[in-house]
Amino acid sequence: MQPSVLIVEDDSALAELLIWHFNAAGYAVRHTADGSEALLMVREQVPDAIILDWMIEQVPGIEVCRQLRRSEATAHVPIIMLTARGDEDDRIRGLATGADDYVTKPFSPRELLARVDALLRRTRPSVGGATLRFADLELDAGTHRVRRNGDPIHLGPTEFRLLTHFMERPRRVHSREQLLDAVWGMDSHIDARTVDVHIRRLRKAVNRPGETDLIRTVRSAGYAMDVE
Amino acid sequence: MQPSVLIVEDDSALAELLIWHFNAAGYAVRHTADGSEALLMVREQVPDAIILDWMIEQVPGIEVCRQLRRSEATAHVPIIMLTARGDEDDRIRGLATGADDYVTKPFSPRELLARVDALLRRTRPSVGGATLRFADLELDAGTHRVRRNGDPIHLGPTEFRLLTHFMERPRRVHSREQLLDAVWGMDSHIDARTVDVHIRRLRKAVNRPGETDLIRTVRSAGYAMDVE
DNA sequence: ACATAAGTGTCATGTGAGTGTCATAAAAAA
DNA sequence: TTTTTTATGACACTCACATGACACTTATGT
Repeated sequence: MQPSVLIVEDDSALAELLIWHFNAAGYAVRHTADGSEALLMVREQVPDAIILDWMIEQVPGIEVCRQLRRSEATAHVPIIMLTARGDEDDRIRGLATGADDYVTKPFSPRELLARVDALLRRTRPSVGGATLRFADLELDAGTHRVRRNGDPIHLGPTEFRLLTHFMERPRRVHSREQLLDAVWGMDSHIDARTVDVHIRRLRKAVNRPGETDLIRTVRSAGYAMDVE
Repeated sequence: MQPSVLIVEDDSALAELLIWHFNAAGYAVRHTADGSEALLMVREQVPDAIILDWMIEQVPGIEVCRQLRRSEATAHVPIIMLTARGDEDDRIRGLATGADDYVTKPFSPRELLARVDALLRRTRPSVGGATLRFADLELDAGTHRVRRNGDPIHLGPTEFRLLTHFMERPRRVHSREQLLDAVWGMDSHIDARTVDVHIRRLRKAVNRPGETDLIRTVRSAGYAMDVE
């Protein structure tokens, strides 16, 4: 699945440079120069990472950062801030507020890319083609293969994305709405009950007879990948 | 719980400085100057983060990094590397190998601390989301799990919301009306006595026989989460 | 292009855990 | 004592989830 970044940068020359590089690296890129618009864009579709210039006009970067951390849905989105060289206090304040990393200007796009990759490898291992594991289940994002106890398991596309989402955030409960947003896409006008059906299909495929159910139903809350 | 770091640094003056600072910030610190010894120490006890000088004697930092990433148990331990200024290629190579972050020398201990904090905030609490605790009871909002003394407890949706409400405001007395508003919703046309029944169910689930009652009845006022 | 298979969304139905209310017992206050 | 408030068990009913079926769309191979 294609990773996505949101770039918040009011220097249009720099912005264009970054957009070009990230596009070339296979990212879905969105861009805005305005802090408050950035907040709207994030709410509309949560990106995998945010590149945030600390000195944008209007709303200061630190405020954007704080706002994002406040709401549950965006609290865990990785943020990389761009700061001026030497302003150490600013950087520390940023990291304390919830930014995950910073890069000081001037910097090379290559370096920024390496950092975003490093961050994504941590938060969304599947984009790096890593192998996700939970209990005796393993999912190879690179080869799109799933095994339980070594035995191969066949999944349809939706089931695969659903399972990937679960395994990237094991044990956490996901509401049907969250799953629809993450697995089907934000603008899907799909009935929430449809999730149930796919959960059933996923269960049927993953839990071969006699094995323990790896998907937990949490009544009136959603589903989670879990044991017991 | 006290977070732990392992510092791998062969400049003893710098090492001592860092040890002092991390200790002051409440970390459990271990230290070694040698790369291969570092690997042993990590295997012996996995730290929450590793500070790794890139230019240590014997085994180069990048090799240590690679080794750590290879084994399942240590693959996800955050690594921060210390590099010389300006060596951009090195940094990129480091991030690509699996380091999560770097700091260029010279740097201030304050800055390094801020980075470690940022990294830990991401890896450590996000494992379960916010966990509420009261006495020997713990409630994990992210996984919707409740335990007492480590033993799992099953609750229905209403009971879960009710307990969450109590644990977010421990020791405080809530009237039935307040509970109805907060847990059932403002416009619930529900009899106030019904709260009693749910309190009873919650007690039954939470207080396993022989344990102390964690819910206090305050006559003609309401209920509270409290001990004796 | 076509035929066939695979995958997807929606609905109807069944089932059981969860929920609200009441009657009565117990406890506390007056 | 009487009065007031809470505890408890029982019971009916609801509602959320599980499941199988079906129509429809989308891939895949020829």
